Amino acid sequence: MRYKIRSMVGRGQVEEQVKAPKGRGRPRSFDRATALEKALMAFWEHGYEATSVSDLTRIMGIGAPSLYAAFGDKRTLFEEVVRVYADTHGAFVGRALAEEPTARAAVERTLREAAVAYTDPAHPYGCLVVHAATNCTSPEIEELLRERRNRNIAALASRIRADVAAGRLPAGTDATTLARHTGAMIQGMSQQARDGASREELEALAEIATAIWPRD
Amino acid sequence: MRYKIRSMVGRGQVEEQVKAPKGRGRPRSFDRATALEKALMAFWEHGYEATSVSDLTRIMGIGAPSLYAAFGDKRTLFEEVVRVYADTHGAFVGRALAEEPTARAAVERTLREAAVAYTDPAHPYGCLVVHAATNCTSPEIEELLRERRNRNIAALASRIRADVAAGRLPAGTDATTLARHTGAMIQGMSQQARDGASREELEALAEIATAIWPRD
DNA sequence: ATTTTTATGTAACGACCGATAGATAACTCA
DNA sequence: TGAGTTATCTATCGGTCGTTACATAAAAAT
Repeated sequence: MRYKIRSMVGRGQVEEQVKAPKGRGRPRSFDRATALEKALMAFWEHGYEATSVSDLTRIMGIGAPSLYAAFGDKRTLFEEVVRVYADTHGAFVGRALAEEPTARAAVERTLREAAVAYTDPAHPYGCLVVHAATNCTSPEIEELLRERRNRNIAALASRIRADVAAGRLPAGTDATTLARHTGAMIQGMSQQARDGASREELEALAEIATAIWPRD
Repeated sequence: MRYKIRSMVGRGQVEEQVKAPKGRGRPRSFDRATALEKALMAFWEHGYEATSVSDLTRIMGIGAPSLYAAFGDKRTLFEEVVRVYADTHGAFVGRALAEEPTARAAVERTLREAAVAYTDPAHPYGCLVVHAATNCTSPEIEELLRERRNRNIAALASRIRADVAAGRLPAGTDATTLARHTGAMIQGMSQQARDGASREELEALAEIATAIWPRD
């Protein structure tokens, strides 16, 4: 067990580095958060299995023992990467859900922002949670992201149900299907981005996708 | 270079096996088509990279030299698997496109049949072309399926454009986006199936997805 | 019956996988 | 200064990857 350093990124102010908890032995020669971000990019682009430990050590600029000391094994590193991704690059979904007044507005904004995020040339295309653990030798890793995907859809469904209960959507509205449709659109858009679709094309997709919502 | 046996399946009548071209040496001790189908299932379930050659030899019930003699290397085997898949399990898209009178009807039928096919317990869930080559070490394999996906969308787009030209769809219809939307839905449904969605859930998805088509 | 051709089984190849042992370096604390 | 602690470097571990050499087996051709 190894002490946690706050890997908070883009989460309010940066609160200028607690100078590392002044440990006792030889100080780490690399910035942990920076190395973690490099690992994130690698996993994002190539997925869990296709990113080897030697890929990681090369990209992160550290030796294998340093990686294992700082992050545990490959699987633990990946789990941390997924957590960081969800709190940063993948946070726009939860933000829309929390900030928009209606489920419909939240979904529209989510799809619109997904079109931008998934085609941003500053990082790999598409969504890490959607793509980084398909065709995996270890079922636990696959399950890790599958649960995250299904949890997102479930959260969206309950948000929609709340709107139905509040009369903001027609009484007969199928919240589950509507939520699943949004999930499918996000996954489809992510794949399209990986297959070369442009931001404009995904935005057009996002726009017509909301036509399925019940007329109010 | 190795002679081709017609691996046509479900393509009109079966025309009862040409008895194998009566080769000269020791006859093959296994049925090539059967072994190929086993390989197809394995690749379908686990993807290209996560299916090792020793997995394949075990599942196909043959030794490695037999596999290499009959199918070339792993990559060539996969390419043949993809071709067989497209002509059989994945043929329903092209069938709908060829048989239905309008693009809209073709898409509706495609999505409806995808809901059934992607959750059929007789084989792995989802679509091989969508999932079997994500997170791949070799870019060529990824490209192989990516091209197939984009080709399908392009074919659909041109079908839609034909309907627009024939006045079966409004003049301003964005055929490209409509086609891409169908592609995204198929990919999303495939992922949903892999994530545990039921046939009924995917059918509900397919039904509401067609609401985006222009009212005629 | 011998030769030729093709397939099969055994066993191994080099390359890479994830992970670690052991020696050494760089820091804090007494 | 020395003892204790932690990180890094080099080198390597056993395992698996895709692939193939080699000897043998089973058929057709001569």
